[in-house]
Amino acid sequence: MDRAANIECDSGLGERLARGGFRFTPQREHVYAVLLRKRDHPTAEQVFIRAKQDMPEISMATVYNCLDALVKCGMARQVTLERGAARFCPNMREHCHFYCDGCDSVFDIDLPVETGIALPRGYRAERYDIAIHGRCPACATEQRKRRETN
Amino acid sequence: MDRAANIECDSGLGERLARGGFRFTPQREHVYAVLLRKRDHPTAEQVFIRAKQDMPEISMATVYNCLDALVKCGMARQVTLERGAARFCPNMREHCHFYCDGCDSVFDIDLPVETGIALPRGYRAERYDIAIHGRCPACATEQRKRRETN
DNA sequence: GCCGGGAATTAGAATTGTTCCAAATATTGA
DNA sequence: TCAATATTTGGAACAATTCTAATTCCCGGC
Repeated sequence: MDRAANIECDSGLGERLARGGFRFTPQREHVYAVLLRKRDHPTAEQVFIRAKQDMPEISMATVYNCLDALVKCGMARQVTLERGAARFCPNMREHCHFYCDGCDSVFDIDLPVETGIALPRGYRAERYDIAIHGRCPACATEQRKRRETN
Repeated sequence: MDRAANIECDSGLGERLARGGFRFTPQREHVYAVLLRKRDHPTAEQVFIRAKQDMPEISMATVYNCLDALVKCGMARQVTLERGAARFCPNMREHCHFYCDGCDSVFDIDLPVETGIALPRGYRAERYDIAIHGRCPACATEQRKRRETN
């Protein structure tokens, strides 16, 4: 692939990868584009399926490798809600996740200021991981309806 | 096992199990006792190893079944921090978890009041899952020392 | 421009954590 | 006590992820 073209459309990805000691490859660029295109917190397998549409040769191992590189260089976050497959999210703003127990979907929720959680002496916090479990609007409505008919 | 003896020392466990539609069995009582004895957020496998010391016949499948029953009837919580094995915790107070990235240990942190996170219209929150990643006192000290010597 | 070393990719095997299964056993209510 | 039902057990099956070894690719030095 033409290197100049990559640099044009990478919008900082190449630099971030390099700073993390990673190389800028077509696969990494593409996996990142897949994450950006549909921000529904896909699993590695979903990323794999989507990535294959435009890059049929890509392998699952590469998807894991790319996602790992993206997470390590600060271009994506790995989100672990519940058990099962990890999900990935290219939103690097401070935010937390709303997980709908009805339909398994995930929504980004902007974080206000707060986090006034007092840690015992000596503990050093580096990152807050906040997940809110509940029902999204569609599932909350459905649940209400079902209760009414019963 | 003598049923009367179980009832004597179960301190509410039997009732909670029954309310959840579960039976009170020696295995469930023992797994619960294991959780209470060492509150270091063990994985299912660690619970299995500890449970076997006093109940050598117990199987992994039963440990999973017991932990599941305990979680479902509100006597324990399943904690999912990072990838890998789920951990279990008999602390049912509202609290969050401090996860040490240095030594993988988990500490309960009492939650203040707060949770002033504004959800978009229609979203219904049911449970907050807050994990703080960082360094425990021992690992924070060690990290500081290593920096100084470099 | 060509070469050598290191990183990345690939397919598939291996590993880990968990769930499922069928048979034997235990518990409960009638 | 008996039948119905839940639980336990060991092992098989499964899902998600990591590892491995063989290419292939990329970069800097010549």
